[in-house]
Amino acid sequence: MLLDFRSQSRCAKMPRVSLLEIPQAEKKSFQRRLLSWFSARKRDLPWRGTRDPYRIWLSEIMLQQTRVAAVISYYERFLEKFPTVEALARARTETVLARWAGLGYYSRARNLQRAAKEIVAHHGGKFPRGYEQALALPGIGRYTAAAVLSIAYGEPLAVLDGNVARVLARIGAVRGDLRASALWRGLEAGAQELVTRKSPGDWNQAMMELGATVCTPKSPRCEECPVSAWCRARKLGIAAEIPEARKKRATEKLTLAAAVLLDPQGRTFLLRHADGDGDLFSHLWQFPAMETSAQAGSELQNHLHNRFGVTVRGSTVSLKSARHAVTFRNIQVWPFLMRVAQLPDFRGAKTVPLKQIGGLPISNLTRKIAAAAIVHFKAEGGLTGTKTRTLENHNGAAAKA
DNA sequence: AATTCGGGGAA
DNA sequence: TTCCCAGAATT
Repeated sequence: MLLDFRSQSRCAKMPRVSLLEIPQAEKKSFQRRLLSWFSARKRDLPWRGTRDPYRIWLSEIMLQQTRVAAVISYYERFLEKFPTVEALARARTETVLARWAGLGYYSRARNLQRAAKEIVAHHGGKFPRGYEQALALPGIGRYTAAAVLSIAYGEPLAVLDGNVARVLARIGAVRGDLRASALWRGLEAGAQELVTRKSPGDWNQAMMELGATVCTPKSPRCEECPVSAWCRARKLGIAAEIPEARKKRATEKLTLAAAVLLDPQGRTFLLRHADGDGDLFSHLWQFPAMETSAQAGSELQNHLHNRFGVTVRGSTVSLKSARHAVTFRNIQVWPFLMRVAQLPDFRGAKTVPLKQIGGLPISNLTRKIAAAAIVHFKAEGGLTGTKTRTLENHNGAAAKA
């Protein structure tokens, strides 16, 4: 058996993951099998084939909790705009967020730029080689530090992400909640014992690739697995039961009414922060909105009048509702189109032509609301001659109605 | 140790 | 529909 995950008895409640009983010869053949599988079957991804630490780093940040397929176009478009760490460091945060818009977890983008500034200021513009120095940068945790240093610099540091954790847990037939910190630490130690000194970057990517394409969460393709001979879960017939299902927070329904204000010049009104709810889409522009129990346009009008001094003239048009799921919240938004003579001058707000908001840092929810308004105009023939590319972001991703 | 942050593709 | 993804920061 390659891996032995028995408790190591210092503390019965803190099971230790140990690889102590690995025969050296078996470990080597395990490594050879996986590396040669990776060499033959690895996907051709934009960040492979470079050793530029900036590019490796960028890819790793974008890939945090985000699938490869979703990242590729963002990665390419981001590098187009910010080809070097210096370019990123001197850019406006607004511009950086605009390129990130739609990818989610926006604090990643802000931390990325903060780290870029630090690297330029304190590391001579080069991603630091030391683990502790890397960890000290904003947005870099144990996973990302190990990933960048191993892939870019060949440092023998093992990564542990969701993929690797699943692979190791199945190989060792480890039950329990892998995310529990004690167990996660044990898996990190297990991963570190396996990492190859010669090509740690390839090794790490091979482990993750195996988890992403073969040792998948559901219906693992064990017959295609290059290391199935060492897999304890497969031997026990419990591969599908590992890892244990993660406990999830119950979803909450949230109903919002949002205002698409429109002045005679076709401009609309955006805010940095939602009125009702806190840090959702932090630092992104959004339409003024409020929580409602039902589809209530007049309630929204009152709110706008009290808060921004807006007086809507004429009727408000109820637009097609948009649904959006963010973490545990299930949001339904009722957008209302409201024409005003003049948009309010409000601190922290912005007025911009509705058809140009596609280029701003906005969430996909805001994009959907804008899409509903544009659809309305097209049906009405109100924006003759205007192209509706306005809803696409910089990555060509468009909101789906 | 528990929570929170986005969004979408696959099952 | 549900799940979970090349996680990190905050509390």
